[in-house]
Amino acid sequence: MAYTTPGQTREKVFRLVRERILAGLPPTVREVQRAFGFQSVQTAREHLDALVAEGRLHKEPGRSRGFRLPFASGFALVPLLGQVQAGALTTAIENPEGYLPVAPPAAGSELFALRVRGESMIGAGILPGDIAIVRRQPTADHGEIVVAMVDDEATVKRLHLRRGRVELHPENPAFPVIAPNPRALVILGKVIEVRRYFEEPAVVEASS
Amino acid sequence: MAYTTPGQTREKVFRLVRERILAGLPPTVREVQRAFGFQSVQTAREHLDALVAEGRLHKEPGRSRGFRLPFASGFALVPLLGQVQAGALTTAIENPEGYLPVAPPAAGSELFALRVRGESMIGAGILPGDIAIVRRQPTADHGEIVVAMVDDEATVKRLHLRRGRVELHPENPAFPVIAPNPRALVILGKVIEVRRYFEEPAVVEASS
DNA sequence: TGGCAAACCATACATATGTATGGTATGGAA
DNA sequence: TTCCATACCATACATATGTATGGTTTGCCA
Repeated sequence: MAYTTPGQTREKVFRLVRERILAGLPPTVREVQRAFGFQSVQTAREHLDALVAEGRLHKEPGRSRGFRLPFASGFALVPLLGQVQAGALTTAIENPEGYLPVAPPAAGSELFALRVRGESMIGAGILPGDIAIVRRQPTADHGEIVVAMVDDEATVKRLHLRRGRVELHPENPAFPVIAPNPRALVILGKVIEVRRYFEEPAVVEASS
Repeated sequence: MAYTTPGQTREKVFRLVRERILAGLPPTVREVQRAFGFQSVQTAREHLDALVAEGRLHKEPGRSRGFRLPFASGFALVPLLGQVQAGALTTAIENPEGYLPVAPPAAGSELFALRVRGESMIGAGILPGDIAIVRRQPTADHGEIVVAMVDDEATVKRLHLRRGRVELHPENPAFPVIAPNPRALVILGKVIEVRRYFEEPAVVEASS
């Protein structure tokens, strides 16, 4: 064995780099050097190059802090809206209660989040207080769970399209099916995810 | 007005920087310059300095890519484990199916995610296929939902502590209460969040 | 013994990057 | 008009950072 156990230091280097990347800022070569007390930059570089060669890290040549994890890290923030009144969606998005981290959405799609009120979707496992992550879109397919404007308020229901009829179905027998005028129905978006937080803080604060 | 509407370009600069930071790598001053076609580095710098002065961005002087969002810390990725066998938690964490973005956990706490199997917690609104975000801890309080090892397998149940007894309660009358030997009970952690994805891709891929 | 690879060190260099100083053009207000 | 703030440009400089070359030490193995 050489100065240290083979692979042992390298493993620690990998973990440091991974941790820094996940924390939001990849390290520079010299930051790695300092973190391990190497006397030479090159020592850090050799470990890093080896990790890249092993495929454990990716690297963008020439770029400072150009280390990435092999899987696409990164995420997006979606604004958490409280309640949404008709026509006020844009306004609400500009004044969110906070932000939630989500996996990066497909290009061009716009996400927002809403707190679910009421027990109308209990049958679908959506409880009061749950948070719905919604992709903004004006239409949806039969059977999908959507956010729609009903009585000047945003509501979460399952969309039914049958024989030219459009209906919003609750998932709770105690609630009525809503059959709005198809021309008057405004769909805000499709629910792509539901979350329930048992512990705070759950949300990134809206301002510093 | 000067060359452009006041504040308009600055707003775009802010959004670009925010997007880049969330994507995992803050931009350099010159990258901002190029992105907006500024002829001078200084123009980009002035916008960035102004954003820092306004408190919309934070900055670490002298450091490359030293821009941060005011709600600092960034986000974390938690490993999504499939199934967990007894004693194999550490191994499972090193070989995750993928990663999920979460709000940054408190210092020192370790999170992981599990897919929920079975219908034993339907009463708590936790369905098969849901994903539980778990904070690793060896104990929990009465009434909390925990992940525990039962019959060499990880299971999600509500913890009951009564008169010296320890019980794992399902939230479904069709399932039995589990009353393990208190000394043999291994609690992996506490469920702090539950998610349900209606659309893929839901998870950051584990490899490129 | 010699060869070899791993781990580490020393130094140098080109480029990337943050920073500073001074200037120009536009529009609004005193 | 003059003054000023905003937005932008041009250029220079110090530092940070990525990269390259060659050397040293240690332990393994033929």
